Amino acid sequence: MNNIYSTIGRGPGFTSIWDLKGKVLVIAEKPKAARKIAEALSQRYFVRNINDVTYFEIRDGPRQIIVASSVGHLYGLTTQEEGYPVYTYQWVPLYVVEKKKAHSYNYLEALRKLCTTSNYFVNACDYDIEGSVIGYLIIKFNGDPGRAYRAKFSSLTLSELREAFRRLTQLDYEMIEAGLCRHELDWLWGINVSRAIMRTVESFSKKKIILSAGRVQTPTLKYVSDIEKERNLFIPIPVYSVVPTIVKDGVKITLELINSPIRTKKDAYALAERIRREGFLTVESYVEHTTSVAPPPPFNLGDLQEEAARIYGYSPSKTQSIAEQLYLDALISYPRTNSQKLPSGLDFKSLLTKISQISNYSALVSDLLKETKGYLKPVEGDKEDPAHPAIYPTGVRPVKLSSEQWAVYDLIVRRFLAAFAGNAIIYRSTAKFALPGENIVFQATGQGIEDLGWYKYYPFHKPSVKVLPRFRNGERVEVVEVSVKTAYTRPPQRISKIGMLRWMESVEIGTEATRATIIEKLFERKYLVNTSRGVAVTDLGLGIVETLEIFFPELVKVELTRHFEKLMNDIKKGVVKREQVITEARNTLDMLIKKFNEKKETVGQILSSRLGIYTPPNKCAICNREEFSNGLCTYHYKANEQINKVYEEWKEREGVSFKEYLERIKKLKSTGKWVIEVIEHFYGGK
DNA sequence: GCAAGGTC
Repeated sequence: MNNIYSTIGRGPGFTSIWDLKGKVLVIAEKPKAARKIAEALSQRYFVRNINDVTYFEIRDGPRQIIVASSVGHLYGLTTQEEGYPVYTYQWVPLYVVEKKKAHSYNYLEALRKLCTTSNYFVNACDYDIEGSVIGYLIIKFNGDPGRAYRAKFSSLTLSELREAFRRLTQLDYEMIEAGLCRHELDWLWGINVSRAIMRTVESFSKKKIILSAGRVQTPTLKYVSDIEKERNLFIPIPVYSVVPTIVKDGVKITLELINSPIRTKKDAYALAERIRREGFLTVESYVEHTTSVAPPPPFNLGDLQEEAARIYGYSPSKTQSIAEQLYLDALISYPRTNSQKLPSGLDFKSLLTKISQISNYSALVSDLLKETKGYLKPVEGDKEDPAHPAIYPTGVRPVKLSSEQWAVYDLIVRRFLAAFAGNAIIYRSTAKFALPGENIVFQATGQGIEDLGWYKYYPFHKPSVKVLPRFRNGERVEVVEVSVKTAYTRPPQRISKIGMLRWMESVEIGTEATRATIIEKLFERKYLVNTSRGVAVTDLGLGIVETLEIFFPELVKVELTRHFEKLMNDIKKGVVKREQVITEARNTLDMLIKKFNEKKETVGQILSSRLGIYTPPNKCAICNREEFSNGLCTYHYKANEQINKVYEEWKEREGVSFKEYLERIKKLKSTGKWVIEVIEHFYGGK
């Protein structure tokens, strides 16, 4: 019997799986992908079990195809050596090196047994460098790379999978080498620098404290640390505004001064007085317009994490683990994706029909089908992902979800529905007012919803309604009140975990699968702590950044990732060999570690003092940090400079004495911590 | 024990 899929689409340089004789073992990256592959290869496959692990068997005459799966990486790098620098490492099964990896034992054992009886091997993991490494290491340690092939597909649709298995290539050694190299580089930098800083603390203070540094975590820490320092050194500056209240049709409206020319308090009061004397303003323009707001694209993981944070206050890692659970329950598609596009082959009509069976959504889906008249074309975003589409509901009916699982599931369903809905029409009006004879403009705005559009399905962005009466150009409006408002410039806000994740995305470090975990790791190390207003950096976190900036500046910068990427590309192109790259990295590290070791004592002292386990003899008069200059640490020294510098602004704007200035800024909420500490220390009074 | 990467 000839398989119905076996005869079409072969080409030169390619091998069809159907031409391989004997037993062929196909290795997928994850269980769900294995099932899809089995479905694509045959309409009749047997479901089998080994070591509690499911795999699939296809029999077709003399052919036997086994489709089994990995669960991500089954091997990891490790070393037997202690201390640093360390440059020798081996690949070993993950369950050996990492605790809590027992499940990976079962999968590896199953693959090992299947490998021993197979004649050919196909690496059918995701088509990226990690997938190339995952499949390669399994075949290398349990099978035979000389009898192995690579299947290349970028989506799990049946037609693409069938095509991929008719066009197998040799193992993709360029990708494998690039992937192995990425692992080794991250390991070399991460393990060596982590050990270096841990060991200095240990030899200085005899305390074993876990510290770490890495290509992704350290630049992220540096980013938050910059915000922390700016906030702690911040001194607000007063800015003034004049706020007239007018009356129109019996309604009081307060106006906003735009393009304020006011610099000093005196100016502000003079302008207020001038308006009071005038008693009215003239309408300079009145404009009404509508804008059309398109639905947001379907969710990728970052967008989902952002919305769950904004609407429910969930941390990115919480949202991610909820989404993973929903995926394992088959309620949603694969969540670790960057794509904002739905799969083109998806039957939207039948999926919506399935969703309409879920009582919460019956009415919404019925409205959507009416509104679209069955024309179902979703909006999509620009972001793409080579391996997965955007997150969408599968139509499987949820049972027994917790309230938090429901919340995330609901966001995903509604965002999916909204993608098919029409634009929302928002109505806005703006009135501008002038003071006769002056180049000064005040403004009032109104806003309303003319057509709900997609907000009906995804109401979490719905704009608020603000009524503004109609004005005529040239109309004189009576001013009933004028006040002078003093506001203060604001420091950068404390960042949130989702803000950190968004930043990591924007500079392209980490991946969908790892960003949330790496953020949590910074908290675990006590480099960061949560406050009610967002993430704060601890003294230890600041100290780690300072130290690494001096001794391992590469590791603090986002550019190290760009550099690695370039090296990976060169390896893929065959311009450079993995061994060369590793030798170079080793030489760089060797040199940096030598310089670091010369200052081991100092670094150990600095980090120990930041850990609060040591008080330096020349310490800052205010805190426990080492002295930098004039009896102060760098931070309090800078705060003192800042106090003197910003006083010039205050003197001009408020006309206050230095003493008054200090009293005023001490009371302001956004004045930085280090500034307050300096004021209390030098200028007295708690 | 230390990284970042996959997935359960």
